[in-house]
Amino acid sequence: MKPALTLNHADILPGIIQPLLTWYKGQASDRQLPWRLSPTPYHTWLSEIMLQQTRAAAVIPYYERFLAALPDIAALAAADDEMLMKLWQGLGYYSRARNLKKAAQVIVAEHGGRLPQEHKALLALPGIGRYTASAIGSIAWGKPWPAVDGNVLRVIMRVLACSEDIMAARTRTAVEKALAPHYPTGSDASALNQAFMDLGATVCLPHGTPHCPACPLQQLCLAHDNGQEQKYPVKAAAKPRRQEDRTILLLHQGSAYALHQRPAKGLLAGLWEFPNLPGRLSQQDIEAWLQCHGYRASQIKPLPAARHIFSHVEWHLSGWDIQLQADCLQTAECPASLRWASAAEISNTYSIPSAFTYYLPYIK
DNA sequence: TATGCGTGGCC
DNA sequence: TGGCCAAGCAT
Repeated sequence: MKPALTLNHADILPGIIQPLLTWYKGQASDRQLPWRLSPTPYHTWLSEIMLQQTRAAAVIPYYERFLAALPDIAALAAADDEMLMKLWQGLGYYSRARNLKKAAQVIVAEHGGRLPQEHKALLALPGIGRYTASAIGSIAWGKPWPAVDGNVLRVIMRVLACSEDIMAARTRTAVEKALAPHYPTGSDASALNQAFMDLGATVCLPHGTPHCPACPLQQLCLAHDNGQEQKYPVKAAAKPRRQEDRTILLLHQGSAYALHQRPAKGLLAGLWEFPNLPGRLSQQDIEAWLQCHGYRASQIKPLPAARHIFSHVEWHLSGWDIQLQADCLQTAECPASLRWASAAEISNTYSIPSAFTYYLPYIK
């Protein structure tokens, strides 16, 4: 195990606090974000969970719709699972939604229905890690806790011209430790954490050229001194994605289409999908599969290929539209896990992940 | 510590 | 087009 990391030039950090706060309180807080309108603990919590690895622009409509359906923690704790996943459909990282409900139940059962204000108690809730606990604490109650996310790491690594790998846990720990002694309390704690976010999102950009002339830290940024903003942050290369072929089946009798619920654990856990098989199946393969399951098709048509990229897997999709003969379902050995749904039910009730939406236009 | 876990935007 | 990236967490 490597020893704890000490950041070089950390003496620069106390000097970045005031410029950031001044910048945030000025024109910087122009960003109209709905969770900033009424930053109750619940609103802050929900927004921070949705914002994990997700851009603010993508979150906004989900946030509005979620709060309209589940306006408080009690409602969330009692939410119907199917509705919960439907509210999250398309946002990704679906365990966030499940953990949100689990945490709400703990909050109701053990904390009197209110989010706990201690860092440790927040951390104990499912889905809340160090970043999120600190973000909630600072924004909701003015706790002096640095919320170190990708934005903060990028800004700090550039200001310090530091080449440590930001994917390494000890780098984040070192940044937290270096910032914590200088953190203000009250509304400035909230403002400072959000200032880092805004600076990272609008000025100290991760790709392309950062907008250094607009940066309140330009004068004291060591990377900028050397014209080397692009060199930072240093980040370990990601592992190449696993490549998989899958064949999607639009299996239907008239307008009733087969849906299958994915396993409770793993990729897209518990969400609904069109039946699909590993590999790139030919029409002969499809016919054999149908016969094996007792289905009789009246028509089999190929559908266009598609590709879907997850963070760690890449699916190369092919598809078939399979019209079953009338009364076929009475005699077929339908897998018990299949549901038969109309286009309206598919769009209104079932949570279908984006990986399958390429084939939705072929549903009639 | 390394890996699994989504999606869409940007260059 | 392909690769990188975003307000991370759980195990």
